[in-house]
Amino acid sequence: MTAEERKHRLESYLQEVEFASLEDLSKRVGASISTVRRDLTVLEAAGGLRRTHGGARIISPKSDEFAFSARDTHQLDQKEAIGRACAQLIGSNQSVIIDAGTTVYHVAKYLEDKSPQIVTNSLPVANLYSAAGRVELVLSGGVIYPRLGVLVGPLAVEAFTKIHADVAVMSAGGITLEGVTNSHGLLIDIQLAMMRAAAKVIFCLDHTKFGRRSVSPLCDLSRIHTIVTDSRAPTELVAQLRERNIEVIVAG
Amino acid sequence: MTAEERKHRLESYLQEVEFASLEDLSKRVGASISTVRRDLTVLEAAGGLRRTHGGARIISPKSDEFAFSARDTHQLDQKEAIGRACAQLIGSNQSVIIDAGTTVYHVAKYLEDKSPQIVTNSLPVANLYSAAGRVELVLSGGVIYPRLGVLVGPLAVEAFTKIHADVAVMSAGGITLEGVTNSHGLLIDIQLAMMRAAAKVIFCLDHTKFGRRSVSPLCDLSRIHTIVTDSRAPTELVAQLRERNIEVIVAG
DNA sequence: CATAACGTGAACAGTTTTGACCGATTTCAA
DNA sequence: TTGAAATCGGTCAAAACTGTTCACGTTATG
Repeated sequence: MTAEERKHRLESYLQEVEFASLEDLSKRVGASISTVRRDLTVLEAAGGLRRTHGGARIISPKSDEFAFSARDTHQLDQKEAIGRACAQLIGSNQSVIIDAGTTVYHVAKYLEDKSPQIVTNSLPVANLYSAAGRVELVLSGGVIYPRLGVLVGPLAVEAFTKIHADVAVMSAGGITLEGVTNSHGLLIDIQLAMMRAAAKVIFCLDHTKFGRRSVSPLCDLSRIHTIVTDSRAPTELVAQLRERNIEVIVAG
Repeated sequence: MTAEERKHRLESYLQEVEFASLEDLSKRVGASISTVRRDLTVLEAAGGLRRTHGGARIISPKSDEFAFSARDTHQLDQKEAIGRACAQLIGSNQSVIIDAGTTVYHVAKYLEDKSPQIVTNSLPVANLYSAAGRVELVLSGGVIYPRLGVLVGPLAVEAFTKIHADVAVMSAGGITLEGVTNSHGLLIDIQLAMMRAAAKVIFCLDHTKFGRRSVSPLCDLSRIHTIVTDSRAPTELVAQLRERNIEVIVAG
């Protein structure tokens, strides 16, 4: 194996796992720790990754883990299911607004086949398709809210007031019969603009969001066309939502 | 087997495997290491592949001249030097516009200590600081231009017309006494807006850009305050630029 | 047929890369 | 805070690799 190939492998392995120890990497490419250390120094200088004590971390991972890794990964299956189910609601060549959030991120993953036009303020979603070709992706401007990778601020709001889309795929912190709430006040204005810009509004909410109320009110139920959730959502609240003419899809 | 046929087989084999060692290639075509080495030298000159220590790598279409690749170690030392030197020109807490491009990406890496406010249309730069905290980062909106990770289009232009910054750190495809040129027409409008928005305009240009002319004219020399380049820049052109009251910094 | 031109493989001296070692530094837990 | 363990960068000899040179056989050319 050539040095070049080894570096390439190191980087793509790190792309997969986000973080790896020196020993791990060394075994992976069949070279000594010293060599791996040297390679990492070069690769870090090149920019794609950052060295840490005992290993290295990728800078812009294309994996789900981005900034969300700290949050609950045990509901991953449900979020995946929601993602798949929601993606089915979207037709080919439609324009889709994608909110920032872990759940809707999983929707974005399943949209490639539809060759959609995506508009988003989520950096992880943007990274998902920044290299590929089939998806046309518009990123709103804004200030990066650290760790979440969300673009916020007036620039972001403005971007969504100027456009029109077929569907908005939204996330939120909680839903009750009184309406939808979210945790970050900063996001409210942006989300309202997203919903105004879209002909159809879909909320992706896993079961933990049902009956919960976050700090900032976002909108009442009349604005919502469809909700996609997982099989553990409380049946009573689901039924009540359906009574109010909201299509509720339970993924499983 | 003729020499011509051998070269062809080398190239197509590399097309398959991306990387290969000299020994590997030599066995593959049934010629000595020396011969393969000579063949590779010729093929490299013809383009299409790149020799590396101990073997060769094909130039994948993905990493063509304009594609942004963090693992692009081509002229890395010089770009690093330029990055460091340019970062020194920027004071603490200044607002900095950062263009999209591999060279200026390396400037961004060295700005963290200055706790600057960065405004950029480059996705890789944004990813660099999306997790950290010390840098306030504003991303312009726009359509993602695939491969490069640049945000383009009216949304991007507009973002830069509304702001004001202390410095703009720019890149380009070529520079002559007649002015600066760039390869993508799409970028011109954005770059012009960036330069208008900034009190000081710095261009980061490695030596390969000197005397070269790309397709689209960007601006003439009067708009430029400072140029940062590497030690291999042609001295004559550097002197001529200085005569025109442009500060030229040679990093090394 | 003689000879020059060329491609090939091997040998060689210089350079780069590699793996191991070591003292200094950082991290982690007590 | 302190001490042990892990990890770091720097150094060095060995190994691998590089470009160059040279001898040898093959192929054009007068």
